[in-house]
Amino acid sequence: MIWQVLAAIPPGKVATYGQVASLAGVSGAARLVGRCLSQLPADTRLPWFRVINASGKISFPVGSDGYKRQVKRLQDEGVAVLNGRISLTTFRWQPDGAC
DNA sequence: CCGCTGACTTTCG
DNA sequence: GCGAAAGCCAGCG
Repeated sequence: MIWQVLAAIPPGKVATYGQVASLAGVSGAARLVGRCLSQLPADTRLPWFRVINASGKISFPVGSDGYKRQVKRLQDEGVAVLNGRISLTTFRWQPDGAC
C-alpha cells in the first residue's frame, strides 16, 4: 500500500508521512510509513524522496548521506530545498479534488 | 509477554 | 518556534 501511494505522488510535489499514511489507509501510522521507507532498497524506483515530515523538512540529519541523496533527487524533480526545508514554492501533494 | 526504539504527527504550554 | 507527552505500527531482545 505504502509503495502504491509513493508511486501515486506526482513529480515536483511532496507529501508528508501523515498524508501517505492516511492515503495508505493507516491514518495516524506515520511511523509505519517511515519504517517502511527505511526498509526500501537503495536501488528502488519508488520516489521515497518525495516524502517529508510535517515540518516540511527532510527526516534525515542535515549533511547526512541519505539527506544529500534525497535533496539531489528532489532538486532533480524540480523541488527547491532551502535551509534544509522544502521551499514554499513547492506545493504539497494533495488528493485530486482537494483544494 | 513486556519494553525499547524508530525516515512521524498533533496538541498544549 | 520549541520542548514535552500521547498516539500510532512493526521489529527485536
